[in-house]
Amino acid sequence: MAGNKPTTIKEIARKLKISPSTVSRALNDHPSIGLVTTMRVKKMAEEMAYEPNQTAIFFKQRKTFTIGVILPKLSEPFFSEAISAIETVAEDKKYTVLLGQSLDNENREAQIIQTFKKHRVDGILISMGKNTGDTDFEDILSKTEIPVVFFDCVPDLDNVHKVYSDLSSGMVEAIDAFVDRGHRKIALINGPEALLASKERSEAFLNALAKQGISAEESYIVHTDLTEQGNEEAMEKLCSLADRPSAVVSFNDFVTLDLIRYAKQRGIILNQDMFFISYANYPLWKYMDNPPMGSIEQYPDVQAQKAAEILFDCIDKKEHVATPQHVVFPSKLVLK
Amino acid sequence: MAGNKPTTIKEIARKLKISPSTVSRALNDHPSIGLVTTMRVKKMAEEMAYEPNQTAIFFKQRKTFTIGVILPKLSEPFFSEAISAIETVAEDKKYTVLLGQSLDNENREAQIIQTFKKHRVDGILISMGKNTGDTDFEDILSKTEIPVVFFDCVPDLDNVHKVYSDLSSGMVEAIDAFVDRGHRKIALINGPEALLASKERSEAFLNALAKQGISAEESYIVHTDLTEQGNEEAMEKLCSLADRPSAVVSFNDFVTLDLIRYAKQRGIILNQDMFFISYANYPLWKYMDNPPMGSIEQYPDVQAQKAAEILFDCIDKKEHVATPQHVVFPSKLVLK
DNA sequence: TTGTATGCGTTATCAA
DNA sequence: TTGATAACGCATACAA
Repeated sequence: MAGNKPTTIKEIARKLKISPSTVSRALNDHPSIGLVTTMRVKKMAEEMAYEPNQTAIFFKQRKTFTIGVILPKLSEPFFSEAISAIETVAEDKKYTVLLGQSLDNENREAQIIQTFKKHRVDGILISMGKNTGDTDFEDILSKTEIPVVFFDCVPDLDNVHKVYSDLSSGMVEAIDAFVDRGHRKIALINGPEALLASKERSEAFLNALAKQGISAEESYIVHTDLTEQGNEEAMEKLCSLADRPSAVVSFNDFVTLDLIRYAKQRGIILNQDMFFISYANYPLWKYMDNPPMGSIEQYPDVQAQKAAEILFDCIDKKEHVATPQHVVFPSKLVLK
Repeated sequence: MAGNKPTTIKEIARKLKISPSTVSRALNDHPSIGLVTTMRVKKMAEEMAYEPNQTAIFFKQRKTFTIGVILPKLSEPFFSEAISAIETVAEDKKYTVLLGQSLDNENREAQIIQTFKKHRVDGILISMGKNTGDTDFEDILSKTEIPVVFFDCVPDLDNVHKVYSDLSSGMVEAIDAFVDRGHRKIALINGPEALLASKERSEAFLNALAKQGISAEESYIVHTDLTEQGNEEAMEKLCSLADRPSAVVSFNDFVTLDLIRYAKQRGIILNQDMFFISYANYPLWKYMDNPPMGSIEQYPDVQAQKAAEILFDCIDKKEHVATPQHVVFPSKLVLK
């Protein structure tokens, strides 16, 4: 339970009756130090359970070997997949991840960034909260030298690194799949209007419909605040239309879960009266007896990994990251 | 994209033509510094976008305001719930979370602990990997002064702080529920034998059966390595028995998902030919048309939060943590 | 091959 | 009320 203060280089030096600098060099395999001394030092360090003090090393190297990761909510599958991938990349790079969840709260987000700055992280990965404006980061970014890479929920700015999913490719596949099966009355249950992700879905939806020569019905586009109640209300709106849609693209699988439940309550039979495709492709559908028609995979792990790699390229001052990197992964429809 | 090096106290001092110590004191609202000076300093600090250097502060305070959290895998719902709760507690305490995932690999686990030591975290929370022995941590713990709290997957040691779920209460409820519905042929699909969690399940299973006056059938206890294949093999064993069980308690919900799928393949009808209860109570069942009979909730968020609170009590040197804390949360059957 | 001296940013102690 | 100085642990330029 108890224990002693961490061993320092000085203590090792005193014990060995040599100078601290020799110990330091020996521990770092400096070529100028004799093999014998090096061995003696390493042995003693081992015995005394020496662990280098990273916070002290920072002074010299100007590096903490940490990156900060800011995510809206860790318990969401998308983000837990993402952080899992990021941590793996970081660990392989001998970096440690500092974690912060914004809970979609701008103040909390700003607070976390400040904390990360205090800790002098070598870089920051951010998936923006749903309420954060594009410009909220501009002064934060301009005043700092810390490399930042956005992913998934990214700002609509050109002068930043960002990695995100192209929602439109999956949307085209979804609409095509619906039309192939004879659907013409296709609706969109979108997220909050303020969200960039929602705007993109709207645009993609309209474009995909246009590509099929279907004119968009305004009442077929509804919004949800992503709460259970909001999801049900959105579904309610569609169901109470005189000309009810037969196919729905929804914001994500979680929304769809609620939609399906609500549909069942109203006596609407899934994959018969109404068909669903949503974004996310969470691994839960394969266990359901009657899953929705499909889901659009956005590859959180691939996105996150790529974002982490770009961040490390920034940290390592790789040539190509002098210009802002914009990496887009096409989303992909997976039929169930 | 670019930017300057972080502002230091010295720079503020130079600009204001006062001494660094005055700046330091002003920024920390030291009572001896005049109001005017304090205001001037704070204004300048603001202008120059000063952020205190935590790594430097560490020298004086012997604190990094960080805790390390080691989990097997972040993408597992149990652990993503846990880390979410931990991060929330930490953030409220003005602490930052350093993250490491062991991927159930002992070496990786040891590596992460070493890294955390280098970073001089103020405390460590661990949920042990499935392959880690109880004694593997003993020397690590004895050589350090860093407070450590185990949770969920904890070692069978008395002299450590630990928070875990009592599997037996939920098991008793499960067996009782089965027996109430007329089941006598009850099986257990357990995890790897080496796992403490498995031993506990075995014991709880046998005790709960005994409480109902049912003698345990040896062939009704099988093991899986928790892979999809292992799960199917375990189910296969039970299904090929002459006297097939009608009720199964399984290691966790993920295992049960595979069991149900396999059962369907073999033409076994869920909740008719065979009934399932497992541990975890993941939020996916409520969306299934035909969910298993029940699931045993283990409250990952509550466990994790309690573990975090104990850790902070240790860090704050609260009286009661002088003796090892063992907190047990009863698990609870939730019928579907 | 090894030792000495210095500085990283901050704060506590002592002095003014 | 403020300033000068030392110290935290380590790495390195310079000296020996």
